[in-house]
Amino acid sequence: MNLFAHFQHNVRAAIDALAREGKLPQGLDLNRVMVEPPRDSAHGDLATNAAMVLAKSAGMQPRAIAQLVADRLVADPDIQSTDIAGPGFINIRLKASFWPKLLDAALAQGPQYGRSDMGGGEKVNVEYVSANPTGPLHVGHCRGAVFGDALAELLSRAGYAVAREYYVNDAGAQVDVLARSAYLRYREALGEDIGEIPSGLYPGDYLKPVGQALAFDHDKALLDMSEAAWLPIVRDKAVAMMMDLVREDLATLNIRQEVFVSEKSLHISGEVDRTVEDLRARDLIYEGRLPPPKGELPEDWEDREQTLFRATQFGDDIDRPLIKSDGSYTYFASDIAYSRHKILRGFSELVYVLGADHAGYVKRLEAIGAANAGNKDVKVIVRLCQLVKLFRDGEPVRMSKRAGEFVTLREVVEEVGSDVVRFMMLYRKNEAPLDFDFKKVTEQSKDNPVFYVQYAHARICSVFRNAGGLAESAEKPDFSRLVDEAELQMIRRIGEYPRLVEAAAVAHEPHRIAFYLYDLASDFHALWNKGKESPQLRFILGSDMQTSLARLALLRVIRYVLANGLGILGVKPVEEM
RNA sequence: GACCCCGUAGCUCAGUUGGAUAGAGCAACAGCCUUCUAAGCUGUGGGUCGGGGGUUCGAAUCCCUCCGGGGUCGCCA
Repeated sequence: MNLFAHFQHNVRAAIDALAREGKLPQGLDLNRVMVEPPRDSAHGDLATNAAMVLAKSAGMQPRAIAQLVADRLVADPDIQSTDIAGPGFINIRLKASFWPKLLDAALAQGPQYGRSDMGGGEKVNVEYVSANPTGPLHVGHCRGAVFGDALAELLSRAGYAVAREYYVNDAGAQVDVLARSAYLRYREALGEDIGEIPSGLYPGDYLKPVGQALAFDHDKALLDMSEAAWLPIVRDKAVAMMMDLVREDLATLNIRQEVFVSEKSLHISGEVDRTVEDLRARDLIYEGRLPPPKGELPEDWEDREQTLFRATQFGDDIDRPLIKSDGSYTYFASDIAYSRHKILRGFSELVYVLGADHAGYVKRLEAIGAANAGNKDVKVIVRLCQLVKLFRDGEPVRMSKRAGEFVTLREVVEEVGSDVVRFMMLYRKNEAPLDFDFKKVTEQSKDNPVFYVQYAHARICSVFRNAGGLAESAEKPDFSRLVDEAELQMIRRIGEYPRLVEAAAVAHEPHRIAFYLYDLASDFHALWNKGKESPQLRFILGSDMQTSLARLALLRVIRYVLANGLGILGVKPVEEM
C-alpha cells in the first residue's frame, strides 16, 4: 500500500463531502491536492497542501478551508489529530494503531512491496548504450549503460511495459573502417607481416580474433577479391563479433538488452525509404539551402541545395539534411526511420539515454518523435549522462585516445566489481559530473555508500542466522509492540518507499532509489546501535518472545525493501560480507 | 554567435517537480566506548542556495538578465 496515495484519496473525499454539504464550492479541481511526508517529522506523519491550493478557486481564506478539512479528517479512524500550520498546511498525525497495519500489508506483499501499477502497462522503449560496434566498450559507456538499465527496471517496477533496446550503427563509414582494420588482421592471421596499423584504422588487438575467424572461414579466398567484394563479408563478420564483445562487456554489469535493432536492416528492409516517402507526402521534406554553421567553419563546407527535413516545424533549431552529397542517406535519415519503427511497434514513450556530448541531439530527437507520432500521443524523453572522471587514490587516471590507452568498461568492472560500479554510477544525479575513485569505492567502511547499504542487508541476514527457531516462527507478529522512536522512524521510512518508487519513475531518476536506500540503511544502523546502548532494544530478547518476533518481522520488511531497491539498481543484496 | 547542462556548508553532494526554520556524508570541534549485534557511538558549530530583477499566499526550484565552469554546434556515427 502507498499510504500517501491512500490518505490523498481520503482528503479528496473529505473535500467532496464538504462540497456536497455546501460548505465548500462544488466542482473544485482537486488534482493539485497532495498528501506528502512533512519536511519535519515533528509536524506529524502526513501533510496536505489542500487549503492553499484550493483557496483561490474557492474564493476563501486558506486557513478557513484548512479548518473545515481538518475537522472533517479527524473522523477518519486512522487519524489521531490534525492541526493547521503556516500558510494553511494541514498536518496529520496518525494513530499508533495505523503503523502495524502498514507493516502487516508490507510483510504480506513481501519482495513485491514497492511495486506499482501506475504505468498501467503503457509501452515504454528505453534505448541505451548503442555504442558503435567497432570495439569493446570503454569506461565512458559505463554510466549510460547502468543508468539506462536501472531506469528500465525502475519503470518496469512502476507498471510500465518496458523494452530494453540497443541501436546497432552497422551502416556507416565507421564499420567500413572496421572492416578494413579486420581485413589486415585477416592477412596477419594468414602469416603475412602487416607491420604497423596505418593511422585511420583501428589498431586494437581485439580485432585479431576476427582476423583468425575470417582465416578459418575463408582460408585465402578473400585475398584475391577486390575490396568491393570482400568488404561486405569482412564487415558483417567483424560487426557480429564486435557485438558479441559488446554483449559480453555488458553482461559483466548484468546488463542484457533484449532488442538489438540494426541500422543496416532499416535500409535493407526499405524502412528508410518508406519513412522519407511518408514525410515527403506530408510536405515535411523540401529542397533548400542551410545557413553556414556558426562558429568555426569546416574546411569542406560548401553552400549547396540539399534535401531537408522540416525539423524546425517541430521545435528544432535548424532543418536537417537527409541525403549526403554522395546521394546516400544521412545518419539522421535512418534515425527518423528508427524512431518511426519504435512508434509502429506501439511504444508511446521513447527514452533515449545519451552521453552529455550528445546534448545537441535532444531537440532533433524530439522533433523526429513529434513528426513520426502524427496525431498519436508519443513522449520523447532524453536523459543525458555527464562524464565520469576516474581517479586512483585521489590522482586522476590519464587516458590518451591517440595512444589507444583507454580504460575499458571490463577493466573497471573486473577491478571493483559490478555492484560497486552500478551503485556508484547511480549515486549521483545523471546530469551531474561524477568522480570515481578506484580506491574509495572499494573501501569497506561506513564512508562508502555501497558498502553501507549492502552491510545493512548483510547485518539483517546475520540477525536471522542468530535467531535460531524464532526466525522460522509462523506466528503472526504483533507490530504494536514496536513503540521506540527509532523503530517508528524506521517504519515511517518504510512507508515512504512505494511513493518514492513512483516519484522516481515519473521523474526518470533512478538515483533517488540509491539515496533512499542510503537513508533506509542509515535508519537501520541507528536502530542497531541503539541496541548496543540499551539492551532492551536488541532485536532478539531472551525474555520477550513476542517483541522479538515483532522486531524480526520488522527486519524482514526492511530486508525486503533493501533487496527491492537494490534490485532496481541491479546491485546484489549480499547476505554476508 | 546560438543552444544545452552545472553553480547549495571548507570539500563531495541531496533537496520528494512551487511548500513550513534549506538537509546528509566527509572534514573541524566536544564528549563517550575498548564492547561485541566486527569493520564505533552521541552531540556542536558551519549558508546572501553564484549576483540582480520578476511571477504569487510562498521560489534553491518557474521566467528574464548578468557572472563563472563544462559541453555541443551542415554532409561524420
